[in-house]
Amino acid sequence: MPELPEVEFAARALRRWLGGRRIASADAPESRIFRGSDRKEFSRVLQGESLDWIERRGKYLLIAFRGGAGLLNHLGMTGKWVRVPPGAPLPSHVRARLELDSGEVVAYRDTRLFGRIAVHRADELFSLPEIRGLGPDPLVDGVDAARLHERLARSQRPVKVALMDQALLAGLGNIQATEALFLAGIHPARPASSISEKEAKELASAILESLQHTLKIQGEGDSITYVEEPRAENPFRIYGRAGSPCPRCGTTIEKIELGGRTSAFCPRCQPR
DNA sequence: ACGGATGTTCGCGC
DNA sequence: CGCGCGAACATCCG
Repeated sequence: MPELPEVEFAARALRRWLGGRRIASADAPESRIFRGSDRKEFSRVLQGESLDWIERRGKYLLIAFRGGAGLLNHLGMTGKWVRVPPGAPLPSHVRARLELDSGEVVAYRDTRLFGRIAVHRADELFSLPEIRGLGPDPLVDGVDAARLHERLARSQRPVKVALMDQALLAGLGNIQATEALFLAGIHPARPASSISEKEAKELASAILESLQHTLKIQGEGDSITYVEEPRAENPFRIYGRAGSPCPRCGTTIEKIELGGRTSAFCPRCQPR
C-alpha cells in the first residue's frame, strides 16, 4: 500500500498510539522482515521501553525509544501498523507486535513480507545507508524545481521511472508518480532528459499537490486502527482508471507499461 | 479455475 | 555506470 502519504499516516498513528505509553512486551515470529537484523533483539530491546520520537523519510519510518534503541521500518508493498484493542483478536499476518501497558497491542502486519524492520541505535538511524541514499523528501525538504530539472536531465529513463527513483526524490511510488504526471500534463514515457525547465517547475508543484491531495483525502478518520474495512473505491484521478474517461477532458484513459509498472495516462492531456 | 496483476526494493547481467 | 529484468511473497480479480 504504502507510498509517502501512507507512511506519513503510519508515523502519525504510531506517535498517537505509543506516545506516553510503556511497552510491556514485544515479540515477533521468525520471518523475512527481520532480514539483516534479529527478531530476538527486537523483543529484548523494546521490552519496557517508551517512545522518544518517530520520523519519516521517503517511505522509511525511523522510530526511536528513550532507552536508546531505534527501529528502521519499511512497509514494503503490504506493510501496515494497526492498533488492536485489549482482548481483541489479532488480525492475520502479524509479523511483530508491541503489547502496551494499557493492554492494547500495536502490531505490524505484512502479508507479502516485502517490508522490513531492523534494530539499530536510535542515534544512528539517520546515518544508515538506506536513509543517506535517499533524495530530498518532498514534505520535509520541499521539491526544488531547478534541482529536479537537473537530475531529470541526466537520465534517459522514462520520466515516470525516474520519479520513482528514491535517490532522486524520496517517497513517490507508482500512484503518486502517475498522478503527478497527469496533473503536470506530461506523458509518463517521455525521456526524463526531455523535460524542460518549465515542465520541471510544473512537475514540482504537481508532486506536492498530489501528495497533499492524497494526505487530505486519506486523513479523515482513524482508518489505521484495525477494522475490516470495506473495499474503498479508487480515490485517485487516473491511477487505475484505464478505460475510463479523463476527469479533465473526457478522453479515454490509456495505460502503458514502464519499468515493469503499469502507468495510466490521458493521451490528450499528456501528449508525447 | 488459473493466469496475471498488485501501492517496493534489491541484485544480477549486459 | 545506467538500465532492464526477475525475484522475494500472498491475495484478489476476471
